[in-house]
Amino acid sequence: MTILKRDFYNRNACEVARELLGTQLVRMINGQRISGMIVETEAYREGDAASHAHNGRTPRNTPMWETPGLSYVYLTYGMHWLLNAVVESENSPAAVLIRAVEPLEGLDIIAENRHGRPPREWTNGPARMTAALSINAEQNQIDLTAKTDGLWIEASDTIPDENICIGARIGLGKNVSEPWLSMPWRWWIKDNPHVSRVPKPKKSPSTAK
DNA sequence: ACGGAGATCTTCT
DNA sequence: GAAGATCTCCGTT
Repeated sequence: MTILKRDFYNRNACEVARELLGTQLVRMINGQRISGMIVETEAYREGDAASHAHNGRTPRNTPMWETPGLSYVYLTYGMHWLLNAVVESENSPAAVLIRAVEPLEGLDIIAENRHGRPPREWTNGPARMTAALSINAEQNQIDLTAKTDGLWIEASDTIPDENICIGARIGLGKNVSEPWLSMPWRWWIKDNPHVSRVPKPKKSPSTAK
């Protein structure tokens, strides 16, 4: 498996978010590999009202101005850790939120970290995923392009476009207005059971009873 | 299956 | 002092 290099992250957040689907997020703890295939991502870009970087640089969001390929981990709602990959150049604060993975390795450890919950609820959400992989403040601003910090991402075969869905981002505050609110900057793998949430199926003549 | 509310604390106004 | 890139529990359908 080859680790994703800095050039991969030094691109438009939307491209990176799309291409992270199918790659393998790896957490190494005490020589044990815990990993999962990334199945859901969101992009946050410069000028984007939904981005933490929108109101300028602060102590929390400084990683977004850092080298692409670093991590940006922050606490939300007082109790949940969320993992981003920093992307684009230092001049352009941007990040990709990793919202869900499909568990691949270290399933026993993941089960422990998720305290007996059913496998479907192990990693299908940004905070569930970090809990499953033991990701917290200690993993903030570490280098995802090296194996030295216990967290990295490995390349994989590309998921074809026909197996990818695109939609609006989830959980944006009500301060966020258009066009950012409905910007289609969320990507997920079609029909993957570990995606956090899928839009309600639209009514159509064929599915209506 | 769906919806509402509480949890819990850092960050920024 | 308020809100937050969420999750869980508990209620009702």
